[in-house]
Amino acid sequence: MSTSKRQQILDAALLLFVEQGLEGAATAKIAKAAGVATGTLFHHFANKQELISALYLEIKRELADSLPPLQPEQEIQALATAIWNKALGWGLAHPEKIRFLLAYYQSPLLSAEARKTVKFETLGVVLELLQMGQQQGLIGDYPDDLMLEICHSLFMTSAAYFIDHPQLAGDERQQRAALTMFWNALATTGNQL
Amino acid sequence: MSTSKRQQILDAALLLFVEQGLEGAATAKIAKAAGVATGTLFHHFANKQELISALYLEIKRELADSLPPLQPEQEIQALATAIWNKALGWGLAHPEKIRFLLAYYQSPLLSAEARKTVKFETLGVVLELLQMGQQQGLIGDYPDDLMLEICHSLFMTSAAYFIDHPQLAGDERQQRAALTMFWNALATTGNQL
Amino acid sequence: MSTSKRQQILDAALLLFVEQGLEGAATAKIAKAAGVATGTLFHHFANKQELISALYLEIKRELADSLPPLQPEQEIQALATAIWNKALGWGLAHPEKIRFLLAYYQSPLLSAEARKTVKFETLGVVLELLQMGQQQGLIGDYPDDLMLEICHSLFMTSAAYFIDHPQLAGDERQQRAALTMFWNALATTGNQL
Amino acid sequence: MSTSKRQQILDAALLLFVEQGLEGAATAKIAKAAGVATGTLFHHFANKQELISALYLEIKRELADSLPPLQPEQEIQALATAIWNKALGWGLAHPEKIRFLLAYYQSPLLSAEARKTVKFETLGVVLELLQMGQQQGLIGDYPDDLMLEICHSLFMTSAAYFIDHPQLAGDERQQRAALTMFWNALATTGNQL
DNA sequence: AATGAATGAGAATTCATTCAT
DNA sequence: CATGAATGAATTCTCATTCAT
Repeated sequence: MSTSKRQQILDAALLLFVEQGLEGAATAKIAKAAGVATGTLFHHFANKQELISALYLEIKRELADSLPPLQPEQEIQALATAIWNKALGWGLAHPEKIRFLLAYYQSPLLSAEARKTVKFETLGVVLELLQMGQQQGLIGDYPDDLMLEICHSLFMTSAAYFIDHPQLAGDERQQRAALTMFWNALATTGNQL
Repeated sequence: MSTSKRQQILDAALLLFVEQGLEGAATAKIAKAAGVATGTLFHHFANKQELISALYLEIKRELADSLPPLQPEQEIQALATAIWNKALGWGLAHPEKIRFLLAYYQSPLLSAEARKTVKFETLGVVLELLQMGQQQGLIGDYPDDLMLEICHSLFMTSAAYFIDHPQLAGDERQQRAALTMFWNALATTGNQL
Repeated sequence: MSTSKRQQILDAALLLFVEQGLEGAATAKIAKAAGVATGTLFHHFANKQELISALYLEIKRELADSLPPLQPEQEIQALATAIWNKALGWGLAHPEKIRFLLAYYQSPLLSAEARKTVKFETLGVVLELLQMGQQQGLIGDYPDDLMLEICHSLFMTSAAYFIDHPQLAGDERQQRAALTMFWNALATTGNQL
Repeated sequence: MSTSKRQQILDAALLLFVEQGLEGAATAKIAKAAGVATGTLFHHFANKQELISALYLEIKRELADSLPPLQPEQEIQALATAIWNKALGWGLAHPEKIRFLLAYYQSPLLSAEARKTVKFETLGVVLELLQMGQQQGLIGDYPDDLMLEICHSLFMTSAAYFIDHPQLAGDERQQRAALTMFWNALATTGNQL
């Protein structure tokens, strides 16, 4: 029961945060939407900030878990493609979660700690992949941090694009375009300026 | 006097929004910081949303104005480089403005209308450039909308990166890396997947 | 020009007061509706209360002026009928004015002074009539003040009734019913309890 | 506890509304006078309008409950007299309630719904009585709605009159005058115009 | 006389959080 | 664990009125 109520609250919170904003979604509304009493919310989460951070972490963990394990025998490009497709697939299956990440990654209400944890948890695999690629000369010799930020934002932007234009999500050409831009941004085969 | 008070309010609002968040910055605080009465804020902006949107538009307009005019006789790559550098230069000179754009592009407090206007106003030049590039076979044959979204996010991400790590802003290698990834993402010279 | 602006303000105020209430109609809205500047309203009326009282007085004076003069040679009942019909006719021709009187006769925003002045100004003729009628034994021997209050409220109620049901205003039977109840309430021919 | 706080709020609201007007009585003042926190007022009433309407309904219900049941074996005139006296007695015992009804029946702050409910609830008995009287030929053949409006306003006016002149409330002659005018207005024994 | 920007006290309402049951 | 009434500080916005032009 307890776990279920906790989860009901997280589910309701996600929807309300996306629809009405972090501050527009009052704890009382969330509790009501979750079908629990106001006080119950504060049994499971010390305060609203903790609810937000818990939700953020849950989502990022879910995204990380949806990615395929890194199989070192595969080619870098194939691995990158697989990760990209899995991630995008997960995003299209959970549009509210993408919207939530997009909208609140920058928010002052998300604790700096949660932001950090999140970045390395999800992007850990990606970083490994990029470093392998650099050793093989396939990925450009760019600073790690910058590459990670750019991976993150290219993914989020593409996911948001397909969520905003659902009719394009099945369009092979558009999907390939997004993946190509992502790969080319990182790969060494591009121009060196 | 009137224009000056309006501007004082916009200036104060920018700072407070970036420091304390859109909802953390109460209208009363903004007015006080601007050195005007609360009522004055509402004399110039019908409500907080309008203040936010007005600020958003002003900043985007400023960014658009900082870009060099499109000189068709120049090479695409040179033009793109020039635009990128000017834009990034403007961003580093106005870090709060970049932060504001970044943090609130997704906010439900930014009116959908403002978001629209903004996209076409700033990115107009960029779109022209990309289309010229496509005609010359230098820019990949990707959908306009997707390319624009990706330009937008690559620029914002890079700007935020250099703002967050000010010591890197003068680092030639890092600067080149950002520009290279941007150009390769769009150019045809990359891999075709 | 000056008189005209004053009148424009009174006209706009009447409409807004009736539509939005005495406090719902802000002076700024009234000024705007009247096509004058905010400050202008305060040139003509020292403050909002004075505007309200002035409007109240103007309307009551208009109503009083619409009544026929008392011709002593006529029968009481004919005189009463004539006054009732004139008054009701005026009311139906100026429904907003009736509504205004109805809604704000009780308001704490109407100065007690204005209320008093008004009562004696309009009802002066009626009082004379009633006293003549009492001397002739046609009007019941009731206290003056009570009779006046009841005349006032029967008239206002009837006027409001026909304004609320405009399709009944032309119905001879309904009109006669209202007048009959009014006359019987006051006349001696009724039952003595 | 909960019911008691709700009632404390209604009680305080009645007094303040009558003393200071509907808009003069701020919700904060009401809460303070009721000895509860501001938030508590809004816990029980969604907004000020609902508080006003709830108060209005409560009072009218109280008035309706104070009236004697209709005993069909009695004479119409005796029944009418009994109802009138009971109603007036209730009114004199609760002058603030009469003032409240009188002052705000027309207010745009009273929801149209509350106004409707109220009219049929209190006046239901009166309507029955009038219709019985008409069948017996004792009450004039007037339209129901008009009769009800007039009953309502004659009662309110009389009650207000005695409240405004407390020294007259015990005066037998004045009391009889009011009742007589009320009865004659409705009865068939008066003149037919 | 007329204007309308500026004022700032005050209004209604919200909301995270607590706590007695 | 769960409840939901109660809290009161904080927020957005309104509005009568003033005054320099």
